Amino acid sequence: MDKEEQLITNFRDLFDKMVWINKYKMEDRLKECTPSEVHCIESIEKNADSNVRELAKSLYMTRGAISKLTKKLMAKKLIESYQKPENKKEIYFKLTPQGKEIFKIHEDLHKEFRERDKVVFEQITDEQFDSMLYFVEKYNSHLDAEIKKQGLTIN
Amino acid sequence: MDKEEQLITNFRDLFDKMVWINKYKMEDRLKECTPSEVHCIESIEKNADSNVRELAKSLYMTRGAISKLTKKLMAKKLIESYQKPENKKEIYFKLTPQGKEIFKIHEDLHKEFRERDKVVFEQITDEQFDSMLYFVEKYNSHLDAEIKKQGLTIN
DNA sequence: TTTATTTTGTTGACTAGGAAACAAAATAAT
DNA sequence: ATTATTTTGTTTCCTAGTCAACAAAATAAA
Repeated sequence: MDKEEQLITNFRDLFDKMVWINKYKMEDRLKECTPSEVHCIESIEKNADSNVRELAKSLYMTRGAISKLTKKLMAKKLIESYQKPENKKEIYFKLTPQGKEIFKIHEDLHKEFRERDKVVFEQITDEQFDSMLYFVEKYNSHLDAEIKKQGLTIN
Repeated sequence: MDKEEQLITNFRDLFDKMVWINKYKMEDRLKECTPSEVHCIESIEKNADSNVRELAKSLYMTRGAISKLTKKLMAKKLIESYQKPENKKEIYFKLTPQGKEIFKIHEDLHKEFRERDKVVFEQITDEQFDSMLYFVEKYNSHLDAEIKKQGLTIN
């Protein structure tokens, strides 16, 4: 296995591991929500005017899944939907006060995780940090271009 | 959002995106297998003497899921199980010749993906590359220690 | 304007995977 | 040696998410 593959493989493993280890605390602290519900709440709060399609795109899920997920979140009164006067088809979502509480708890948890992992970040220099950020951004935009080139869309 | 969070968020997005974009080609080229079946085949080939428990650990799945997955792969004659004479409980797996073909196709696909993403890697120096590798390894072992500390196990 | 096409969200059938209860084998304790 | 505990794999029930067909609205084409 060459170095590039090593890097990607190790990153994949790192992320799987991170999701897995964080899952426990998440579920303990946010009993009323599944991880993907929390993820959805996060996305709604961070991106203004998210509709089903936008959420599907940002969560890499199908519209069908988002449709069901948002229904559940509405039943739990964590989000609410609204429409724009000029469009009777698109459905947008925003958090209710209870939803914002969940969002807050989630944010706090992330702070905890960052605190837990602080030592790792302390070991690298600012330059290394910035070059990683640069790399990820480059890679992201490369894949965005590739997605466009291949004409891939959600559904 | 501070820089550390930015990095993690961007990496998460990058990986979601990568999985998603690669999925199409995978499914096109490997019609007879789902992504997780391929992932399982990959793990069996790369780690000698994998049993249900080992596979669960390396794929971050439950033993139940692996039990079902390996049954499917056996029905498709892509893997076969064996036991060791001294142990009548543990079940190990290895690839059949057909399974190795799948593995090979998967490897080739990864070469293609690497080729596709070559430009991104060309833009970074060897030092940057090595420091990223170092970072990921540090992060991985940090989480391993954390997992141990918290006493987390598969199931 | 009228008609055709595309976009957007929803629904139902289906599948993958998790949780928990379980049986069998292995290991530890006595 | 016998009994208790732990490990390993399996099975059943259940939920989350995909896929594909669909309806309604919006947009494009005529």
